Amino acid sequence: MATIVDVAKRAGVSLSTASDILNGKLKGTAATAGRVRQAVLDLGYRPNLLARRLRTPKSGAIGLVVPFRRPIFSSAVIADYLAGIQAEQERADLNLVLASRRYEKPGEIYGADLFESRSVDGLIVIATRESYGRDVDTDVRGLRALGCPLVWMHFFEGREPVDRVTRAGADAWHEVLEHLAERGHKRVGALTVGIGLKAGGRPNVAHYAKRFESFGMCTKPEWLGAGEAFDGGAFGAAMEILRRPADERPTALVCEGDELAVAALQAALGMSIKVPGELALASVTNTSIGATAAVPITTHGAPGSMLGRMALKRLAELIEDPAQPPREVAVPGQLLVRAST
Amino acid sequence: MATIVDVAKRAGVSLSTASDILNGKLKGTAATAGRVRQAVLDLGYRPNLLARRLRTPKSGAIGLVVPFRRPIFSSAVIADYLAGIQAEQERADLNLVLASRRYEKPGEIYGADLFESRSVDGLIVIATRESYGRDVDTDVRGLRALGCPLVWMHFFEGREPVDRVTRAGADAWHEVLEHLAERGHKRVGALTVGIGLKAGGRPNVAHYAKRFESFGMCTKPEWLGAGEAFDGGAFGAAMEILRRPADERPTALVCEGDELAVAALQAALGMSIKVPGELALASVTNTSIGATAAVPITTHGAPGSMLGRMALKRLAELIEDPAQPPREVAVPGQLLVRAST
DNA sequence: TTGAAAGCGCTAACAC
DNA sequence: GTGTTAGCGCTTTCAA
Repeated sequence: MATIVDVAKRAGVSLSTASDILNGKLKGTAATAGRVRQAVLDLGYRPNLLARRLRTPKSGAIGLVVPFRRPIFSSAVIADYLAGIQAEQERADLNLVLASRRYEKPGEIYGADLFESRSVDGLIVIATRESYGRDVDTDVRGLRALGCPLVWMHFFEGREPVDRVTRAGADAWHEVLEHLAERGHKRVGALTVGIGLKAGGRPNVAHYAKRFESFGMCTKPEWLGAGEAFDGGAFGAAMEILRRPADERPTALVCEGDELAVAALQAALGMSIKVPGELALASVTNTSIGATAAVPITTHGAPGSMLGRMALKRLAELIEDPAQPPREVAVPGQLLVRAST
Repeated sequence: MATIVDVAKRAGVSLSTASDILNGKLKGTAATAGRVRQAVLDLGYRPNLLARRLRTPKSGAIGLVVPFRRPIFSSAVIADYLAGIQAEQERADLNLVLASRRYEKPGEIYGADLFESRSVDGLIVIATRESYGRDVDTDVRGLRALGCPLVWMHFFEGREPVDRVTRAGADAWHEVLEHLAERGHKRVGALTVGIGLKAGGRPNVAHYAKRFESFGMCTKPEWLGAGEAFDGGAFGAAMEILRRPADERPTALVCEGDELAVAALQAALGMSIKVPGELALASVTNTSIGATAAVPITTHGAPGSMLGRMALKRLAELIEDPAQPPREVAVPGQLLVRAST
């Protein structure tokens, strides 16, 4: 394989001239620059990034830690983030290294091995509810002690300050409910994944009733369901809610995310319940699959891919200047009214 | 950051001794070995993989190219492969680098940049029908010319010999149909993603009729549907098939993969059609989501995660010894009878 | 077993 | 603008 020495030799210039010209530090005369570039072409020279990075100690890659016990890639939410990360990564010319480990042994810190071995310059951790109960503060502190630039996404229940990317505003529920109220809905149910719910537990009616009250809406225990999209749980929960006669079921269902809304949509369509005619469906957290559903879902907030982009952007900043204090990047979003309401 | 020089100094041994002991090339006396290991602990030394790999020119990473226009990660099939790749990667202690590029510009070869810049030692390409129409032979030849170890997965329509991982036997259809025949089914429909179907085109009835015939089964144009799982197309197609009265619809539906079968299942359940009582559902290609469906799906073949494992294993072999002639690794599988039939 | 020294391919000083 | 030289941190001869 050709090295930069070969290129320099062939172009009849010195090593450093070739290097500088190829890295844009030197324009050279049109003639020499041309000769160098021609030599690159002739020899099929490609810089050895390993060597380059040994010298300028950056790996040019960022690590991705996704603590997921089931296949990482089967969640639409994560898929959205990744799509954004990938898009931005392409722009920033950074490689993406997937953590292979689970970091579940005692004392193991998310992604620390990747950073310590200089395989990556920084980390994005996309924590899911699989990390529920983990002492993530230890991870954050451990990574900071190593000087590892870190951006945290999604689920975070620690106390340690850390760079995060979130959706702006805590009022997604507010805006969605307001929208449903405007559409005249009074009887509203909800579908949630039920983080923190005890196994087989039910959503807290009082909690929802209170939320709905100020919009002149009511709910009932049997209008509240919990389940995951990936294993059909949410679909079943929606069936439970909807299988009552029309006058005993809600006229609108607020779902924690588009995945759940799509599950509810399929349940409704299957039972020949018209959406939005007989049932309005809204999601509180935007995911790309809501847009391509049989009936596009009204949802709220910036797309997940945007959060992914911002995360990578912020990480690039931190790699550039690691001294910055932790900051939360809140990505603004808004109500997206679509056909389902 | 501590280097191996620091470790050697602290342990009071020479550089090469430290290196050899840490790499297991030298056992040393128990005392020296212990001092070296203690020094590593004291200093928190971690080898700089960049430097190591500059010397022993292996990156220790493999590249993953997934030519997917929509988010890579939204396919259950791909998710399965990746789960297997990840599992094996963990064992093999290889990093996984995700290709950031799309390789869609003319002349671009899948993953070539990653290999040429020594970012990875080899490539796994998971081609999907998004690469339909691409001249993949050019990719295969180009990569071979570079000496890049390559394992191809999933969709391949080239002529060039290449290392591949596939499911063994072309008789998944045969075994599934045989099973349905044993169960007494005569009227059978099918659900396909319709690769190569013209937009809006319909599956070829004659094709299916011929296949079914030898098992004493019949089909009809209106029992055949095509659509994707991710955008609800398959769900809609299943609804179309199933909304007829019981005596005008098939008693069994063979689906191209578990994703489609799950879509059909949801359609059926939604219409209060009992599975398997009134409708048997079988898939021809095993995907993990079939096992966790509301009614677990009868399916065929090795799990996708197994294919992923084998791909990484084979790639590791090729990296070890790149001179081997291309070989197809066919992973044996069998009929998995579950509740849906 | 150990130590000294070479060099992987590159970039960055610092002379010319 | 150009050429020379010194390393980045590691592994690997090769001689002691």
